[in-house]
Amino acid sequence: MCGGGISPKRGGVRQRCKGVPMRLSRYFLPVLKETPSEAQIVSHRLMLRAGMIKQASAGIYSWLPLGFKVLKRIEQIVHEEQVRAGHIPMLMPTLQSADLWRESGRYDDYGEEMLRITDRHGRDMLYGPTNEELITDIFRAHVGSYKDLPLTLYHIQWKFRDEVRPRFGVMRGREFYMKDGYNFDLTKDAALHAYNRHLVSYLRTFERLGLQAIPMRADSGPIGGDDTHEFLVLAETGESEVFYDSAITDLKFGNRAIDYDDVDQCRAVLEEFTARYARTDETHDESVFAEVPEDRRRRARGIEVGQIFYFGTKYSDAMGATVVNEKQERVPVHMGSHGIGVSRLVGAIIEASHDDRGIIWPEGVTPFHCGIVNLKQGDAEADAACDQLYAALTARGLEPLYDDRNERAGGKFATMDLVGLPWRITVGPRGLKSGVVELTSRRSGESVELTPEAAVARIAEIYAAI
RNA sequence: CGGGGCGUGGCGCAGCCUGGUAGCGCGACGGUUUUGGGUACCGUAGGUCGUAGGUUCGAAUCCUAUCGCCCCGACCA
Repeated sequence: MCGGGISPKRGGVRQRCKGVPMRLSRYFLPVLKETPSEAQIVSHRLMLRAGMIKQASAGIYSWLPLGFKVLKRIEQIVHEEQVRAGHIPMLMPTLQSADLWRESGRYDDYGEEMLRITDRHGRDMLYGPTNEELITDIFRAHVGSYKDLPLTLYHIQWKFRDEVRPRFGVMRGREFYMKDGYNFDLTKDAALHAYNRHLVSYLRTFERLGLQAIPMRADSGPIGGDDTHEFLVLAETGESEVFYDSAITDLKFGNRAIDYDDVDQCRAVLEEFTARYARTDETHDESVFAEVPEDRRRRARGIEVGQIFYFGTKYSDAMGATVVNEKQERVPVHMGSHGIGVSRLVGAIIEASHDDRGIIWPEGVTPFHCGIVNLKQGDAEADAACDQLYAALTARGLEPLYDDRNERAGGKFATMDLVGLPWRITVGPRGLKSGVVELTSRRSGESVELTPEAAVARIAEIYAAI
């Protein structure tokens, strides 16, 4: 939607891309009044009801326009923060040859979760669940010197894990969209800095997405590794049980200046955010947890939205990814990998931000910046005022969603609340008589009456600040 | 993969036990209503009842097989 533009700059939507506004009468937004019976958790129900996704088969979804827009917004933020941290975007394929996986030894280890396919020549292929093998193959083919390091490559691509039992909509699908990145470093110390740098960059990414994601010590699982943290969003429907010191939820990364090449600075941030007790059930230790003051001990559930690993030379040894160092010795590179579940984040954000009427999008990821509700479609003054608002917002680079359907006010409000745009401008003949429209916050429900010009200025101001 | 359940118009459901070729609500469409939080009324269209066999004069309904989907558990990001 922004032409795939990847820029580390922030500073508001104006620089990011031209607004793409929409009239609801011309959009494709198939909202449902009733909840489809297959959906159990709130994010899945709301995504179906708000016309964001349609299930294609178990754990596989089509992304309808509204859902697609949110997915792309999240992707864009992830890209921006990756590039800001000095990581380099690329794209690897979804289908991979089994040969590389035999080389790493994971073809047999991965088990039934790997979707295996045979092509017409009888070659064994697979739909990639992750990309360590591919990236290592690329690295060893093209990188031979320590002078080329450090290097961190990443991509955002669809992956597939053939879950026995997909559920919770996009939160645990079989096909999922994920950012995965891989760092290559000469030494363990350098690789650990890459680890720290990723942790910092993830903190910033999740905050921009409107989430509080807590880094927690985790089990390395089948990827294998020495060091790993998972980022968890607290939500009742989370799949993981988590234990933490409540002091950690007071920490905010904010908009602090950070030099991603500064080893000490990155380490300090990591230490700040991992000093408190925060672990998933996999690594939870009651005796250590007991040292946390009792009134700060929390036991909750969380949704995993990201994970970072340092795994040393596991793949470089197995696959011969080496460089020549200053002493002309051939040494295996130290690697790590890092993932953010982009499609899963759509569900996670809704789990963390909704009410009984629908979704409440954080400003950073909302599919449209604000809604315009025309209370009396066909009324010359109301129509004209809405058209002017629509044009004025668009001119400022904002994307309004204008409900210009010939519906009753109640229906329009209900749709807006369900879809969850953070701001709504309500326009009706009654207000226009005294020259005002109403600006309403979806989150707080509070309304203010303003002139149309002031409402536009206020919304522009809000988005310029994020 | 173990246990349970469900497939009937776009969505939510009834009908199945006690066979007689399909019904309700929402939505859609056309009207009337001009309505400031899913208004009311009138009307219209839309379904080979997941699929394939079988039993029967006759199957959404009974039997068999098969496919799909959901829930609990184990597993997993």
